[in-house]
Amino acid sequence: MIADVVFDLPLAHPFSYALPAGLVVRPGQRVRAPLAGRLRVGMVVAVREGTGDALRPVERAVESAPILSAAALELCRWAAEESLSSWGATVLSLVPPPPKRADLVAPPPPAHPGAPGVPELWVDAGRDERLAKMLRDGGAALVITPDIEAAARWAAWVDAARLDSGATAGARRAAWFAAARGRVRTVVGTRSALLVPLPPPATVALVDEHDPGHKPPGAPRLHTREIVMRRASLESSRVLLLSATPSAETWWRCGAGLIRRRDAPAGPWPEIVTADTRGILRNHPLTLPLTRAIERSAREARRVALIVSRRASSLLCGECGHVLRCPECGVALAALRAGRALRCRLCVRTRPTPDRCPGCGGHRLAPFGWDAERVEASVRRRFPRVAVSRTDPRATVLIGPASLLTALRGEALGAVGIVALDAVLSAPDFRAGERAFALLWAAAEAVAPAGRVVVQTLLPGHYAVEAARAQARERFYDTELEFRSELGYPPFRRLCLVSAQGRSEAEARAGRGDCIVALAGVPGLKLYPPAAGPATPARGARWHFTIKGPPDVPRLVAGPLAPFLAKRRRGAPVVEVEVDPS
DNA sequence: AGCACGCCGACT
DNA sequence: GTCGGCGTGCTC
Repeated sequence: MIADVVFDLPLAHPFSYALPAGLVVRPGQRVRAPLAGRLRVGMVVAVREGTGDALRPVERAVESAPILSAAALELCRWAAEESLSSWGATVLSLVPPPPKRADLVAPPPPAHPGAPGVPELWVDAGRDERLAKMLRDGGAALVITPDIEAAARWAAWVDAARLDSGATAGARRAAWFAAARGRVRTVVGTRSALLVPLPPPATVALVDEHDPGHKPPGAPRLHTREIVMRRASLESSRVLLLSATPSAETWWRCGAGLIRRRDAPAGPWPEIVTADTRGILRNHPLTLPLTRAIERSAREARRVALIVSRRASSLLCGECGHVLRCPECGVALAALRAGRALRCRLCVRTRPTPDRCPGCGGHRLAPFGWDAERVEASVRRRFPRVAVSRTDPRATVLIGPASLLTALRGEALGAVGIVALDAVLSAPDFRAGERAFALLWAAAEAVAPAGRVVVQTLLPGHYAVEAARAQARERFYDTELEFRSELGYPPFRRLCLVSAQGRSEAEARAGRGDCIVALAGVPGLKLYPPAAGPATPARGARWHFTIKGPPDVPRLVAGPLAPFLAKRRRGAPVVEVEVDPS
């Protein structure tokens, strides 16, 4: 018999091996086999008749039985094609760490095809508690969190076994096989837990669906949400997407009937106050309303969270609040450190920084922003007797990124201050509005019912602010989807980022040109003008360009770009494609 | 991705 | 005279 095996390599095709007499393996089983002079762990994707005389033999099986079903293998193949990455890299990123010695395990439960249900979206304030309760008295379930910290919190909360890399390799393996045999009801993990076999009827819950942690760099190079939904439709498990502020894509799918939104009556809602920062943030990060809110909270012995953004990279008019945007793409332009230039992250066009604001003619155009360190120092000076910290979770005034609100979930804060919402709103990202809305909503949930949110911004009339203040999700998504539709962003169009990195400027430019020529004839694609991109290694040059296309854009570009992706040829740059860049 | 094989500089 | 740089090519 011959086994076809895929490895964690950027190579699409499987490798064939002879199966020694007595060694029986099946698709979905891991094996160790010689490849390029070393023994490597790969995944069997097919077993077929044949002697395989000319082939090298599989050394041994890693586990005594398959760890993935045929459906899971197919799911990975689909995800790999969809993200222009390899089957092997995708599969091997979604299985538990291999054991030191051959391990005796039970095979996964048999496939259970049935009528797939409609995925549900839970947006109400009680969503997490309801899921926790359901998990405590329900059947087999998998909870997927955006990061390891959230996995740890959920595992402790619902008393579940962990599948993410925050647990030891042994514990992860134990959790995987216990879940497959129905020995534990609930397992928690990050995206690496996506394929854990669950006896039917199973539930897969995606926590904080809007969180960018659900699409980190690296395999599987597809959004976790997409893989979860595809898995559920193949095995008819129940899907729950949890988020107070879902992605615009998910909200749109609700409107299209692809996801059922579970609404709940609006609960109590805190006051969201905006504080105009014109001329203030340059010298001091706290406006009067925010100072008062901190004072009041400290007096009442309640805690305050001040949310800061990591970096402010856009250019803002200090007089009218105008953010410099790309006229082609509508996203804010990033201020480049070196040289006085602005760049659009999407179309990558670079233009010189104007001397005056295109909006009002004012001359106070400046990058701005307060990082956590500067804010901490400033708050300490203003409140010398209050415990202020970026690191101590017991401090009265906590300063940190938006993830602070997630970490503090469950504790009603006295106030949340958004130090500079404009840093989020003007981020060079078409999701800026969505991110700002999510932050404001999370702040409101964190202070509900009796606290107060203070938003420092030059744009108090922004639709994300107004919708959050009014506790009106529909209002936000209606506006956001209109914007996405007009400018051709997801969910209406899909983006791809193609980059060519060469050892020289000329080589990178030539590679970029070859890609553009190859894609030129494909109907339905819009290619944005290429520009120099961030060259990652020490030397070399990178050019990249964005493609906008229909939902099947991966398939449309895969063919034309295949020759550039497949092999590194002499004098040719390394070409990479990122599908659905965020 | 590794890792090997393959032709040109400074050292035991 | 070798040791070794990493350039390109293959891995069942």
